[in-house]
Amino acid sequence: MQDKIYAMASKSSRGPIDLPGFFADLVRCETRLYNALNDRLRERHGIVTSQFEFLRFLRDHPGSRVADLATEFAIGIGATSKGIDRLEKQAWVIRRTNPSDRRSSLLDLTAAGLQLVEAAEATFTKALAELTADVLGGPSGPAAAQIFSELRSVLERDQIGLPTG
Amino acid sequence: MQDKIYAMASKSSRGPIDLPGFFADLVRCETRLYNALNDRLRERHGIVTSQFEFLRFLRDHPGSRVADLATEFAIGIGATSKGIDRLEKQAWVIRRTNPSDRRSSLLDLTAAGLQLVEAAEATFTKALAELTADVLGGPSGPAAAQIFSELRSVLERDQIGLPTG
DNA sequence: TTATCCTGCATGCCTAGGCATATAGTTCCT
DNA sequence: AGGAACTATATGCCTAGGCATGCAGGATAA
Repeated sequence: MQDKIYAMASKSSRGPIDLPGFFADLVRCETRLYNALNDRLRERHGIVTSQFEFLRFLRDHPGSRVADLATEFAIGIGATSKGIDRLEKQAWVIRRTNPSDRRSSLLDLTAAGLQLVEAAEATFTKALAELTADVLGGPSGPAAAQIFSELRSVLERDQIGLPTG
Repeated sequence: MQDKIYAMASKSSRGPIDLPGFFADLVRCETRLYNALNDRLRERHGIVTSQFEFLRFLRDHPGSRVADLATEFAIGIGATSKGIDRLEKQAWVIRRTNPSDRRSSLLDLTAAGLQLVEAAEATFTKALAELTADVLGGPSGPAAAQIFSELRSVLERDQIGLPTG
């Protein structure tokens, strides 16, 4: 690239935020962090970030259904079902028939899945700290964290951005 | 979902940030916003957000090469080439042979492409404001914007999270 | 009960991106 | 000049997710 373009975005302005610029920065950060975390998790544990997130969710919410995961991650039911297929094929997750509604299954980690997620979490947390701590550990970090927590709550409350399937 | 899980993430704590929790909030917000923006742009202009971002980049950086786009968006060269193929097929973008290096092309918007991106930008900006202004327009908004601008600069400087291809 | 409607999810088809490779064009050395 | 080494990107194959559909199971009402 001949000339960097983030100079404009990093101007410190008063007045209302440049929302499109903020969103662009956000998406670029998310993409790059996700890619970098993928690399580390893949080389050390043979999984990618999305799989880590599934496993972590199931550790923290045992007995969830496919639809619960789909809502949490704002992806389609079909995609979620296929994602669970892949984890089940590796024997990290088991589907057990929901006794109170036999259309659905209750999902749980296996012992191997639990062990994996614990190991992967250490890698994940360490990598994330290395990648972001310098900036996010600064004085404005908590404010940013608070904002995204709130925004997430609002988006979930209003069911914004859920796919069809 | 039986019980919401973001209660934990929205605790206001002192001390260092819960980075994994922050990252999770970030990714959820990004996913949902991206999905919601996709919906609006698709129904009104027949494009999705990634295409809007390509077009906007080309408007703001005429004569870019494929590799420039790939770096900007932290995606692979191949994917970028295919993305440009699709925009070119719609006659929104033209490749003209780079006179100083005939391996590459210089990319530009057509008149139709320019018209499209201007219209789509209005939709995009309006939708983004509707979706986020309540939260991001608050007092902590500028701090958050500043943090992501800085984080982006650092990630780009260190070339974090670029795909292989 | 039983016919009808509703739900949860598994599956098929389609598209987009990652990675590997192929190829044309460029640079460097001699 | 001639060839080795490098570079930009187009292309093929593979995987993951979106959307539509199918079907088993559950809820509802007569």
